[in-house]
Amino acid sequence: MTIIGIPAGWPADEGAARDVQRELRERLVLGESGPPPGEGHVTGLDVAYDDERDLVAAAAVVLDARTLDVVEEATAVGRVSFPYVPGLLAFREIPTVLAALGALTADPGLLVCDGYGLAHPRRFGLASHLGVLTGRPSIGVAKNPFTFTYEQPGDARGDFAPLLADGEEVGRALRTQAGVKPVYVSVGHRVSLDNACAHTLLLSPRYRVPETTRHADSLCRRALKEAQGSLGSV
DNA sequence: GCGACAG
DNA sequence: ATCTTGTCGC
Repeated sequence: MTIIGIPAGWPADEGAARDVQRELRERLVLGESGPPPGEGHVTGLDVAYDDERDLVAAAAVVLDARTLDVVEEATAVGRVSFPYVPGLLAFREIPTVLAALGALTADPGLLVCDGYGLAHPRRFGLASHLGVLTGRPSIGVAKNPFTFTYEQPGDARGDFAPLLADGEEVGRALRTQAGVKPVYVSVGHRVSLDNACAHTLLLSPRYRVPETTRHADSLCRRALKEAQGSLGSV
């Protein structure tokens, strides 16, 4: 586990964060198809919080995209540097997530984030921030709808319905398991929406949520508990 | 102006 | 995200 400080120049308030978001948005690359689904590596990212103790733990788990076997894991623990503000989630998660990513030795391949990319009020969510900041292809797979309306997709695995904003398809509600609530997929950086959905389906052979997120979720929770333990409990 | 709103 | 018991099911 690596322990981090907050990066110099990282926005500390909402106004500064919106400025940074706008600047990063200009470096967003759309229109690339991205890595072929089922090949190379895919990396799941997730974060757990203890606001009481001002602790945040992030995990990055690299999987073999074909077998879904774990290739490498890394974690990082830091201080909470930003409150949860809808639309600015990235600023709460990114410092620690980047530290965990930086601790990896394997090629991360496609970054699979917990949250949205293009499907965001300003078309630039967490997955897009992480893609742009690392230069890597990224997608967002969220467990809850944000501010988008959509038709219910069909009941079969693979059925989907567009998430619409201003008449544009900014993401998809994608059924990864028959008869189970869909996940919400959007493009982060340098990946097409079709491929983002194809990746998501391949990563979810058995459960609603992709294996990448499942691994990252359990790992960051463990990392948080370790950090809590090493600080003593009340 | 007020409410809703990824994690 | 997080707070939380039991419970149904493979």
